[in-house]
Amino acid sequence: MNIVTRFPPSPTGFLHVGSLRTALYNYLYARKHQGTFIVRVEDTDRERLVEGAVESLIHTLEKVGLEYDQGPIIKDGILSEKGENGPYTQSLRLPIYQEYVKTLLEKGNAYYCFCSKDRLTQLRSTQQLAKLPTKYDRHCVGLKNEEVKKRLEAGESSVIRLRVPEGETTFIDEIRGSIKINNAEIDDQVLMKADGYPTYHLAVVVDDHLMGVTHIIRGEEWISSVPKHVMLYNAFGFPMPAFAHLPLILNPDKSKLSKRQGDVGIEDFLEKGYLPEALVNFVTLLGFNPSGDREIYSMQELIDTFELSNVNKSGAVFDKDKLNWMNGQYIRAMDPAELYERAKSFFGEAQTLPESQKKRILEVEKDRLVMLLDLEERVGMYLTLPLYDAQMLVWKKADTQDSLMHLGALSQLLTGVDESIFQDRVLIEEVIKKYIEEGGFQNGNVLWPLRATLSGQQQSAGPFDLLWALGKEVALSRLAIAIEKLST
RNA sequence: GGCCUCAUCGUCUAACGGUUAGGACAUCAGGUUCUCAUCCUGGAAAUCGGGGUUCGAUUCCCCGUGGGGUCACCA
Repeated sequence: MNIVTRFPPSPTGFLHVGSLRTALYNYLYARKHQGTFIVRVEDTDRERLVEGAVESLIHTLEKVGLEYDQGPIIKDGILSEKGENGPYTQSLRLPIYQEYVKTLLEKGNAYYCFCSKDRLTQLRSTQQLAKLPTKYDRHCVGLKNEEVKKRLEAGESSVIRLRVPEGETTFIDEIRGSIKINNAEIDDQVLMKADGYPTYHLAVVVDDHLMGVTHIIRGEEWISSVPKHVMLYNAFGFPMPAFAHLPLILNPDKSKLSKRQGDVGIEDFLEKGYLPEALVNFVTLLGFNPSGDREIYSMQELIDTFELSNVNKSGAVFDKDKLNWMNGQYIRAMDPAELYERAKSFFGEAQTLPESQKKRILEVEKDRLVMLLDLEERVGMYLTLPLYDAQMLVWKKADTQDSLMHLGALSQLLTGVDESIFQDRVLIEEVIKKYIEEGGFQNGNVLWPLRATLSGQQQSAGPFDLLWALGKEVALSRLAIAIEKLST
């Protein structure tokens, strides 16, 4: 069993959320059934080529953990490929399409068309005005062989069209069941463009067959062109693959997910510090459910539970709130060392702090992160004490004198404490708690001013965490600043 | 507009003829707490409408309605 996932070099050069989900389902299905997973670059539209898009795609697939058996790869810094069914880039397969379209021509399943683009647009507009379906009028279908030959030799621009037979076309969609379409509805689709490149329809059928693809899993937007593909399979005498059309991913207003309404590029999310695991988990569950109450799944668990029969039929709105939640779950559950590796590059201006301190900061702040990029703004107060008003140091149930008294005492207490205590959050807490207990104080009277002193902020992590992440020296200097502020 | 297709809380979904229609996100209310966040507990919130079939319909059928897709020398 072979499964292929196809990638046009997208206009942005980025991998779309919808494309990722399609790729993921292809991948899950292939792995579940021990099939071969192939990546193919569909770049037959020369006008939309984007420099570096393929490289970017390869990198993104690697980051999200989609390993493929065949397809383009980067080897020693240059674009290459692996697998015995190549090339995997359609623009490199032109002679193959030429050959196959020739047999179509010979069998009478396709014909040359010399109609100008002007004529076609005019045709369309008159059809539209008359409220007729817009279709090619088969103007060139009856052209004699000699005339075709003559015009071709004269260098006239031409395309090759599929000759749609009469009758109706039925196919089975693995997700939706049987779908029947009257052939009269189907246009004589262009198969080979004037520039010598095939259209998607020709290329996909030829390549899928040559690459032994048995299951075609793609987005729902393709469903209406399946009959054309079925006709081609029949015309070529290729065995029919299984089709499965996935529901669309939608904007909050239920339209097809688009750039206009927010980020849709996987790279955008990766750059913001969404974890690949969370992205994969979330995107997979958009339209598929393993049929339980669980929400968090590893890639392997997704592979094990994946079934096309559990894929939903209706489109799913991309709910960023839920993605945010899920990303937070992954951040909090991740091993600290691993998390630090992922978060390393998100420290912004605090990048200069020693690594040991950055690790502590991450530990202290991770409960407050939606995405790793949030670190950048949270980390500033560890580097430099924010400006703040002295009044902030006073707890709502206390007064200035009380705060001043505690801060002074704490300053003395911490000065005398051994450096080693600062290596352990629990020990630090014990020291402070002991002070509170022995003095018979209220937690708030002591902890609020301490925390505010250390963070310079109304809201922050707790005082024990801050002492641990800031270290003895910085803590004491911030204490001194606070005392100074309150005294004047 | 033609054709295709879809329809359970605001959102993602579970329930493949019999449930007080379940879970999660978001939301609201409590709790833990020095603040924020995390975490815990609880609440509100849905079967698009109308006909059938059936002892019984979220579930099967039909008709509406609504949404989406597609109608290119783009994929």
